[in-house]
Amino acid sequence: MRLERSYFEDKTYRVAQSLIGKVLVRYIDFFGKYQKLTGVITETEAYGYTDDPASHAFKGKTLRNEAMFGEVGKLYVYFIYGNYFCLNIVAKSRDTGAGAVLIRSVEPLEGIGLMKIFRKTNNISNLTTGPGKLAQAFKITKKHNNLDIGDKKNNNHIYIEDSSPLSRYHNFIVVESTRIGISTGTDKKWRYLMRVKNLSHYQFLSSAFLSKSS
DNA sequence: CACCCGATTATCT
DNA sequence: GATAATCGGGTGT
Repeated sequence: MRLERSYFEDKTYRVAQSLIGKVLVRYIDFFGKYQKLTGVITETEAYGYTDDPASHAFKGKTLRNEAMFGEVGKLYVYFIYGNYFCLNIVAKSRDTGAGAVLIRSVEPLEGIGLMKIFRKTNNISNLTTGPGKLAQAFKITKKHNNLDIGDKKNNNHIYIEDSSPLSRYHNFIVVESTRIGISTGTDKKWRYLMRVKNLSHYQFLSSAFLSKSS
C-alpha cells in the first residue's frame, strides 16, 4: 500500500519514527527500459521549525528550504558539500509551519545492479548507507525538489510503500538517538534507526545492515 | 576499526 | 566570503 498524503500530516518526529521499515520505491527510465529500485528505510531524522536550531527552516523561509514550508507529502531535496543531494519528505502537524524527515539510510532490495552503476561501486554494503549515497543510488537530484509523493496523480515514479519483507515480519525495533552531522540542536533525540530482533528472519538481505545489526 | 581531512559548489549573510 | 543535515581516502592503532 502506497502511503497517502495524510500519513505525513503528524508531528515530524513521529513520522520519522514510523517511516522505519517502510519501502522507498523509485521507477526510472534507464536507456528506454523502465526499472524499479526499492529499499527498506532503516534510518531517518526529523527536522523541525522554530523549535529546532538544526533545521534549515529555523531562520525562516528561503529559496532553498521553501519546500519545508509547503504541503506535506512533497519532497525536499537539497544540495550539500558541493557533491551530494539529501532526500527529505515534508511532514508536520497541521498547526506547524515547517518540518521534514531526512531519509538517512535504506537497505537495498530491488534494482541493486542499477544502484551499483549509479554509485560507481560493486560494494553492496556501501550502496545506500547514508543520505548522499542513497540519493545517488536512487538517482534523486534537485529536479525532484517539491515532487509530490503523497498523490499518485501527481507522480507515479517516487513514493513510499507500507509493505515489505521486513515490515511483514515486524521483527525489528526502532531505536532513537541524537542526530548527527549538526552542531546545534544536538540534545534532541530525533534520529531513528532500525534494529532487527532475529537475524535469521532476514537472510534474504545481503548488505551492510546485517553486519551492522549482528 | 577509529579518527582526520580535503573535495567542491549552491546557498545564505 | 563562509558555510554545509556528506563522503571517501589516508593514516595510525
